[in-house]
Amino acid sequence: MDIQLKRGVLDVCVLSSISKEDSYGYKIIKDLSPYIKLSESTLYTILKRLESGEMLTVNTVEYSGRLRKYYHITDKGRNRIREFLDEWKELMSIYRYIEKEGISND
Amino acid sequence: MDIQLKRGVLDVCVLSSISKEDSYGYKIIKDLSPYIKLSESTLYTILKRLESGEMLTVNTVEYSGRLRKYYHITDKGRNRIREFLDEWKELMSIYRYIEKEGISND
DNA sequence: AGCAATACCTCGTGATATGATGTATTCAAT
DNA sequence: ATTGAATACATCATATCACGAGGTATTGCT
Repeated sequence: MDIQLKRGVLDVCVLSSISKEDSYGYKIIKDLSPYIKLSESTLYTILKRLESGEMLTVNTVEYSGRLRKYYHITDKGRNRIREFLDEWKELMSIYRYIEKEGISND
Repeated sequence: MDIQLKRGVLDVCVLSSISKEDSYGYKIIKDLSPYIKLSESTLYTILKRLESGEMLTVNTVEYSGRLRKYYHITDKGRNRIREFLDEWKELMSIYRYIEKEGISND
């Protein structure tokens, strides 16, 4: 998928994944992979950003010798998702503008 | 609308506007304004980018003392729109992932 | 022993939306 | 006739951000 198109949804994808169940970096990448690909460098950058934006809280846990940083979504994080769902309506009207007349896609 | 979300659609919005009818900068902003707001600096940057990417051709015309640069879409530009329409399917499945379970939006 | 998988991280680069700023003409209102 | 809004173009510096490249360390299979 086009990088620019990803930019609008990546943060919210990560938040959404965590909102469904507390999760950690490596698992988030696996869980999202059917929907959207993101590299580790991208994900850890996003997690940092969301944490400093108080959308997530962190809880480090040792699991069979390896560290895992479990992330939990906050109310602010949930609001971010709601905002996105609102913006989706605008995006749908933009889509209809682009799709209608001129270019067929079959 | 969120800047990051715009990034994925702005180029295609501009292309789509021009594909409906040959157009020029100032008019494109007006035509798109019901759907998406973009500043002049943004638009002229985009037009330059699309032109150097051979998605548009230009034709400068004098109209009552003022210059107008009319843009015309190329096959490459039309393909870019088709690509977007294809990517939209992926975006829809991402949307459904985000929307389902957890966060209600009422 | 060797290698994939798990699990975290940093840094530099390239792409790009935008505000600020600038130039110049037309046209309506005072 | 002067002022100001609308029309029409442009450049530049800045901030944000996805990603590849590279790094560290443990577990577990062959």
